[in-house]
Amino acid sequence: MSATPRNTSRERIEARESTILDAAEGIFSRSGFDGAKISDIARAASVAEGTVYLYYKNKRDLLAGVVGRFWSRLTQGAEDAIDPQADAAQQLEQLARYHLQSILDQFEVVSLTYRARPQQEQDLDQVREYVRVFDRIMQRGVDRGELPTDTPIGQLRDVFFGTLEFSARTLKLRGQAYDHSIVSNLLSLMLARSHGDTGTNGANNPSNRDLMQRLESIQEQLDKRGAW
Amino acid sequence: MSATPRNTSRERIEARESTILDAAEGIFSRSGFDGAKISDIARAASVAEGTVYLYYKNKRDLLAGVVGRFWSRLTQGAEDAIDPQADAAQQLEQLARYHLQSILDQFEVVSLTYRARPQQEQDLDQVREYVRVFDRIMQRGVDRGELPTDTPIGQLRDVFFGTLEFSARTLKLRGQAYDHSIVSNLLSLMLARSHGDTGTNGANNPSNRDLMQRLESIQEQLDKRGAW
DNA sequence: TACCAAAATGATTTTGATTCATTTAAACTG
DNA sequence: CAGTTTAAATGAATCAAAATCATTTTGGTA
Repeated sequence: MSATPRNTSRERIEARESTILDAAEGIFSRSGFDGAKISDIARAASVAEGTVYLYYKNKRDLLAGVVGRFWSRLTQGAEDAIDPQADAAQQLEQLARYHLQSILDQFEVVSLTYRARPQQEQDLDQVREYVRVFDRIMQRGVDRGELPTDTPIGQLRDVFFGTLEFSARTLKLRGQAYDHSIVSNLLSLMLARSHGDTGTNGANNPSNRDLMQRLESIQEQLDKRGAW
Repeated sequence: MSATPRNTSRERIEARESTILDAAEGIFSRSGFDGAKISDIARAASVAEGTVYLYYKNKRDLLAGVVGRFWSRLTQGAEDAIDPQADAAQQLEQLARYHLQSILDQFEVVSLTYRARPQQEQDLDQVREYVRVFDRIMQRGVDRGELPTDTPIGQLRDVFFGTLEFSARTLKLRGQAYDHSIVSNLLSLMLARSHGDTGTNGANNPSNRDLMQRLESIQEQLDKRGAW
């Protein structure tokens, strides 16, 4: 009885699936979802068109495969990038750097994520898994007393990933590269102990420094006007 | 000489274009970009299929039209929602609330934005225009001394919109409604003075306050001349 | 009323995803 | 091994839907 699965066969099949995914990732990244033709992908994978449909139900599904693998790899990479010894703030910075760098490097694939399934992202729990890396860092920070007990992890998660992703878009749009200050500014925002201050009352008690900034600002405006 | 354009005609045409956009918005929102058929949209607009192509080069362009109008309307709404008298912090809160509420209400259209054009968003400068509402609030805040001169407006913009958008996604994903705490947490993050600077002259200083009032009056005079 | 140009139409063409009857290769059997 | 069965692969054929375009309709103008 063939209780022993033919290893060679399974390997061959997995290799082929991987080849198709590689091809799809390349073509999708280059041409976008709509621009990519199954025939192109099949050719790039040295496979007949029909074969693609043996592995993926349809084009959408194929995209989900590409995107899922991307996030899955990202999770692995993130776990490698984080020092288990470090404290929450350090780990968060490591994750932020890794994340920003990764989504800049593979911006096209990230963009494809939103094409995968806007609402029903059942098949995109690889994203959810990735996000858990963040949650774990934060939870551990709270447990160890490095972060306040009432830290709103869920909300900070959206701050963290939202900011990094929009920052990446901005950088790409302007053709700029990784910017270190983004991560440090984000972290100081997130980790600043907010002791109930609204931030606005600073104007009520102007310091010399505030006054100096104010003067400089007005000076700049005057300069601009003079130049015109 | 028909230097006078036949108004009736132009109106009719604009009305038709608007009808097509309405139909497209409805169908796209309901069925998503791929699910929407031009024939459905044409039927919903009581127009022949070919007519759609008279107004929009292709399906993609039609989507860009829908999305562009959405952001354009959002800009108007935002300007109405903001009290010109209020200070930067208040205006920011008004914008944040308006923004979060709007993208929750019209989540499907917002999602379509990412399908419009991932990279080349030349046609999406309506988004850029919308974003300027934020920039203007911040710049005014800096000019009036309500915010530090070195406020990194560009980076905070990504914090602001990135956080709100990801928060909206999270809420939608969980089937939850508008959450007030998101806005207040975001604002306290953004406006918290990160540098606990000037320990030496933290005391309330009346003469500084006088100086600041002087500066304010100078600022107002500058503002009256129309800055930008 | 006759004419012209703009606007609209929808049948036809084109494109590209998906299917499926057929072929090829692999695995198993005695 | 040759023979048989099952799995995998193929690509021509089908089908759906976007896009085109020759034709018709409409509205304004003389």
